[in-house]
Amino acid sequence: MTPMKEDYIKIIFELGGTERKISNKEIALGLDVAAGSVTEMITKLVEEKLVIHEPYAGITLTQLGHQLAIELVRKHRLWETFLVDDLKYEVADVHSEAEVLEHQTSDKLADALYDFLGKPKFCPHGGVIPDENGDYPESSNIVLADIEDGQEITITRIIDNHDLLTYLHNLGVSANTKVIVLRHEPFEGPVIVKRLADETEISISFKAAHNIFVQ
Amino acid sequence: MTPMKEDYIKIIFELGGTERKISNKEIALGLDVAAGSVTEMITKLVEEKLVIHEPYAGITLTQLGHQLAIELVRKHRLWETFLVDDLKYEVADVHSEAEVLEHQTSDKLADALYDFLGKPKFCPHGGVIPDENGDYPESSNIVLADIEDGQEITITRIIDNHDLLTYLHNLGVSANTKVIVLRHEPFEGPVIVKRLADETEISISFKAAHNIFVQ
DNA sequence: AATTATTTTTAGGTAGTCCTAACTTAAATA
DNA sequence: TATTTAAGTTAGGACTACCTAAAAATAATT
Ligand SMILES: [Mn+2]
Ligand SMILES: [Mn+2]
Ligand SMILES: [Mn+2]
Ligand SMILES: [Mn+2]
Repeated sequence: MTPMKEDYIKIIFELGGTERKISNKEIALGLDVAAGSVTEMITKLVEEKLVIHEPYAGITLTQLGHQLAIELVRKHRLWETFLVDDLKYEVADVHSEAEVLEHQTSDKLADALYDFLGKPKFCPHGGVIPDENGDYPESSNIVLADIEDGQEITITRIIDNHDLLTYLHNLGVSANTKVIVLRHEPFEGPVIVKRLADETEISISFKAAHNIFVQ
Repeated sequence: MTPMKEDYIKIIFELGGTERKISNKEIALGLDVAAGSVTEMITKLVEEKLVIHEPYAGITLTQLGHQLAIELVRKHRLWETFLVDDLKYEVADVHSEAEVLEHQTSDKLADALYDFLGKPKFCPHGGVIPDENGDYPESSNIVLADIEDGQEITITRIIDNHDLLTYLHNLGVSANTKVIVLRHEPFEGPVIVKRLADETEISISFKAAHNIFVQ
């Protein structure tokens, strides 16, 4: 196993590769590599029984691949939690550090971190952290953009992207923020919400509202 | 820069490559690679102005190489400190984790760790941790084996080797332990010391006594 | 249905790090 | 000094993960 192979497995998982076929192109875009490189790597991952590949149709994770992905996501999110909770990082800055540390994290180290952090359930942007056994509850995949006007909801998770997190940080929006959806402006305009804590109205771009998960 | 290049620089430093010429063989033994691989890598490090190589004579670090080595040692020892102080690792078990984490540690992360740990001066086996500027005090290089009988000394540092640290842990000897040297047995026999804390006599092998630094 | 566009695969190369085996240089011994 | 042994370098090759460009397959459009 190598860091790059692990990142391939992880992105297939994050793109939904346990339930649907992921295309070569999605992986190439996600990892910023050439399509030919994806085909080549997928061939190796097939040999290692981590993915199933139907040529020209798509790629899915095997049980083994799924398990590996869960372990990686766990390590990634444990590091993010440590960086924010203990090292005073900004939420927007932790992803890139975690992206490399995750590959150098033994199971023993992950478990020790998990205990040290107090067995956290969520990473700083709301992602679920699997437990020692890789078990994790399903998290909401309802997106802010799809909530009807007037509904009161809690933001549970934000897609882990630096620019997005910085944008939302500046708006004062993060995981656990409670808001009422006031209206959706037309032509892919922003979603206007009111933060319950201080009654402030906030305008969240159409694109951002598709990357914010709510309950 | 790659992890392997960094490990080459680090071992040259640890072997004393700022003051004397290090041989190809020492590096090959230290990193467990073939002599030919060392020559090849050294050629690249010369191009990058990290080392100076006199063919058949030896290898030394440049100023730049020295600086890089210090940064690596600092990151390595900060991780070791974190693992022991916060994650409850055994001293003997931290080296291998630190050996890989050090290469994935940004300067920002190192500084954040340093602050979190309370600006520690020593790693768990007594190595000096350079500060934010790479400054560090000279540490003793007097070895237990060379202390005369009757002298009272403090163990300051132990060479970072798993087997050695385990051996000494079982004997109840670690950095900061104070002892009186009682005698040196002949024919490369053990050094017999008395631990001041509990008046226990301890027999430390000839080889181990050459890997324990004292003040 | 034919054409065009997109996606995927295949083929051929590069760069980094390692290896073994052969050769060269230096050091030790006789 | 001659010979042997040890250490270091060079040569040739393997393996991984990437690339670009060409070819093949599939999907979309006219
Ligand atoms: Mn992340
Ligand atoms: Mn990663
Ligand atoms: Mn160490
Ligand atoms: Mn290392």
